[in-house]
Amino acid sequence: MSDRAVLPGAPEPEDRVVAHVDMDCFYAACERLREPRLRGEPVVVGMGYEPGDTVGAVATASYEARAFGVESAMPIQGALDRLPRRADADPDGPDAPDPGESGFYRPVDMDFYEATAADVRTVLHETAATVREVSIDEAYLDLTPDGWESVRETVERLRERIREEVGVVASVGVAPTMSTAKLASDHDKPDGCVIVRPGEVCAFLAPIPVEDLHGVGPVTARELRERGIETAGDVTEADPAALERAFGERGRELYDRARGRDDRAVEPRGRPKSLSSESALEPTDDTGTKRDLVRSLAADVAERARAKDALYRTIGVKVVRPPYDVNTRARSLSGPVDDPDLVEAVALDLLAEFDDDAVRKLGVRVSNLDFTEADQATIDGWAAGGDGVTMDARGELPTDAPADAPDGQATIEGWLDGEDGGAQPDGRVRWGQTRLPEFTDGE
DNA sequence: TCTGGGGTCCTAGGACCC
DNA sequence: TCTGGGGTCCTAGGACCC
Repeated sequence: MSDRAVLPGAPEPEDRVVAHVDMDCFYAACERLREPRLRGEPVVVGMGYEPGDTVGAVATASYEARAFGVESAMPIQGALDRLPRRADADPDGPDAPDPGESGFYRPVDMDFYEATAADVRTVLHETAATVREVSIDEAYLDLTPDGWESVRETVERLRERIREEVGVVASVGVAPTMSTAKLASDHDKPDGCVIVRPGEVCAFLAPIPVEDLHGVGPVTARELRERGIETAGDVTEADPAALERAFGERGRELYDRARGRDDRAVEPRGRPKSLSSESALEPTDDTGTKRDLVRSLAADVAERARAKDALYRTIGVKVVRPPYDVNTRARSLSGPVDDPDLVEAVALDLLAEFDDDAVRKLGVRVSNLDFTEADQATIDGWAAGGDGVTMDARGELPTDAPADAPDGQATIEGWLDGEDGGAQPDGRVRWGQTRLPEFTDGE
């Protein structure tokens, strides 16, 4: 059906040298950094978890904890069943479990992990000119300018600096493409360093099980196995058209990546596309409880948007009903705003549809973000005088009716046209270039 | 093991426009 | 008006990642 000719002039993937840097058990490593007695002990870092609590899930388990069967994303209760909590207050008390069969539980402390990650980033940026930070504990480096000859020394030096200057351990994979580099960093964890040179890619990939490939989750893995496809090598022998029919664009991507084809260049990440805040709760249908939580989530997300200088044009909620029924509702405004009161009002209005339902989790999200420099006063004036005030009385908001706020609209347009966004006044963060997101990279 | 929190991207249908 | 086709925007859901 679709013949995919290689674009003339496209960069040869072989020319690239990409490193993927992945911190080992990053949150647990951070906890050990400030609490050295945790070294060598099973450590579980729990999310949505307070000391003494049994709700929440495992964010990171140290390898010692994994030996007990504790895994990432497992409910805290499941972890406690496998690995009891060591009594912090009285290790010698009568209730203390056997120290050899118990572990330390700590709540997530993002501020501290962020600070540690910033130290790691410093080393990364001193190693390569182009760095793509994927998450708090993961990044790609473009080592192409250095070439293949000295790559082993470069990468070992990087790992040594992270270990000595920050105090955490990184696994690194190097390959001619991003997708293979990621698999390489995973290959010898923890404390691994795997270099896959251009001629070795196919042999390296062939035995990797499909569920280890990036973009293959439980659903796709099961469907692939039903087709008798169990490894990356099997994928390369499958019919690409059939994969594309079954999995859409991801099928083609899977086929390419399994044979080491990946034209993506390492590029810094752009700005965020959405911001959200969500929280689980003991299932309840109490309207007051639900509304209170949504109010606090709305305030949180609005505050974070403001801190990032992000205006938003779409406000949404997420409502999870037991057992696990995920619902989302969203409403777009006629122009981008920074207005915490409006976030709350819209979120509560969208929540109303679920007034009679028990919920186990609630979330608030803003999207359609706009980072153009804002004239706060103008925007606030528009929003407060427009939708925000009248909405509760009507019980609804216009979805896409700019006529609802005619002079507000004029204000918005005038502001958008008058302000030539793009300047980075405080130079705090270098967000790549200021360009509009109309540029979508062809995968 | 029935499920935490913050994200991204893709798909599909409907409204609306020309 | 019962009718073409292309394009864009919006909403909702789902798979996936860390």
